[in-house]
Amino acid sequence: MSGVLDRQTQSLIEIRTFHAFFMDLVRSHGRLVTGTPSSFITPEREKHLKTDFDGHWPTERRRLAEQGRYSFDELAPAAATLLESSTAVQTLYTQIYPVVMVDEFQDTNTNQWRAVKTFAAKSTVICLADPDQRIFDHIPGVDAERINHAIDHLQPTRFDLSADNHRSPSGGLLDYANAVLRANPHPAPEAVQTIHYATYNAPPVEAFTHYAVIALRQHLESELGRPPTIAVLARENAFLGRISEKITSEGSIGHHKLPAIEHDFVFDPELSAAAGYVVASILEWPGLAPTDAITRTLRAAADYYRVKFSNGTTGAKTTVQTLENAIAAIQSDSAVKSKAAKLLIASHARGIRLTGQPVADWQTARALLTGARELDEMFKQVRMLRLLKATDLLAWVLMEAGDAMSYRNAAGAIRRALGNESLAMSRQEHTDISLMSMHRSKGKEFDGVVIAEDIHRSKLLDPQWDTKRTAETRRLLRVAITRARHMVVFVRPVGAPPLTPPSPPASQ
DNA sequence: GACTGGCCTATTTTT
DNA sequence: TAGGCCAGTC
Repeated sequence: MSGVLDRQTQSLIEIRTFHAFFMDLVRSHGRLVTGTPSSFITPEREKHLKTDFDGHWPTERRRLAEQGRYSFDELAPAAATLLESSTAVQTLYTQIYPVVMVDEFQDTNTNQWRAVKTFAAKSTVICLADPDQRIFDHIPGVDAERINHAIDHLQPTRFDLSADNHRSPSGGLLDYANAVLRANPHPAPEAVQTIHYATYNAPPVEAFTHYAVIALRQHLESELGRPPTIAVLARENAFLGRISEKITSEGSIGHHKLPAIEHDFVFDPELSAAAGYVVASILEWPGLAPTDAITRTLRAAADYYRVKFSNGTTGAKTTVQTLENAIAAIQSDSAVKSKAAKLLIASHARGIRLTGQPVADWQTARALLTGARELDEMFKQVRMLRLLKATDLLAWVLMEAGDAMSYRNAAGAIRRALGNESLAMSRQEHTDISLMSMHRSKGKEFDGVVIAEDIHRSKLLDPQWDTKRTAETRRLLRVAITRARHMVVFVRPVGAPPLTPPSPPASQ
């Protein structure tokens, strides 16, 4: 904004997410609807409640909202209802905000749209929308028809800015991205390179991606005369997690030495955090009675599966039950069935030796997570935490928690540190190389982009997909390609279907 | 009824 | 590679 608007004008503009805006609105005026002051249920807390609730969760969530206890998904409907039903609130807010601009309007959900409509009654509403950037159709309430609804309802004056792209990528990237979107024949320009990797008896994708990042960084640095910014994009966070792990240490491919790459991994850290609490609980073992120690760790593990369940993994609910059963068995001194619990009990009996060196101790504690399905899984998740460049953070937090040799408050300290969003924020945008999902890359830009494709999952295209899925993926690919200012490198398995169809043979 | 191991398939994405 | 599902065991 600087350079375009002067300071005084800037101070008149508020930039907020729907969520932040709605939260303030509901906090201030929710009482008008419910009769009680509003309180908010954190996403993590909601996940726990959801797993332990046996009925239809959306109904329960709504019931809680009617009592003034709002979870994330209830904020928008509550705010919309407030704006619709209270003339006083509507008048107040349209006076405070005579002009409202909605960015990424194509991804506006039903309740957000309700709120926008009430603003439109008295304020000037400006919607910025690009139907080709619609990549959040999977979220309930986000609708491909939204833009048409808005046109019908608001009867807006329309401006076409498509020819007026300020940060148009160079080297024919935009044309190529559009060809990928529409599946038009189009030769890949110089600025788009593809590395094909063999899928058998060869280094894994992660290694080739490592190579691609190194090569791209070198190329762009000599081209631009400065260290470039690079994003590594893929469909799935889990795949990016594996890539992150790979490029954290040095490797090689053929005779190429691949130096370790300092990078940020931007992902949703809740599940890893939950696994981190399990490790922290193990650090607290010394100084606790055995029953207490094991119970705490199992409880943390059960919480991990609560988070996982509400992330959509159905099987996780039975695992929560298994772990809760183990806790009950331990407390009533009866036989423990769960293998994970048995292993933890055995580990505890053997004793854990901590040195007072936070990083080493963290690894020692983490190493106990092995041997049972549940433990192995959490071990993998904890790796992601370390990869968040959190090693220093963890060390620092544990230093504070431990008086020399014990970590009495490790769990609490880790929880505070990981739950602290400002820490999460400060970790971002620091390094030149970032890993993130293609969805998350939307709205960002980088000098170069590496787009990685896995074999079994995380595929970029598959001829077997139906037209809807293919169209969605092509929109996503267009977003990903246009994140690059200068160059895109694809890392794809041999035989992967081409992103643009071959050009028809030139007619004589 | 609760748990685990093994077989089989391959869609996740977020404020 | 990973996770879901099923069948067999305790």
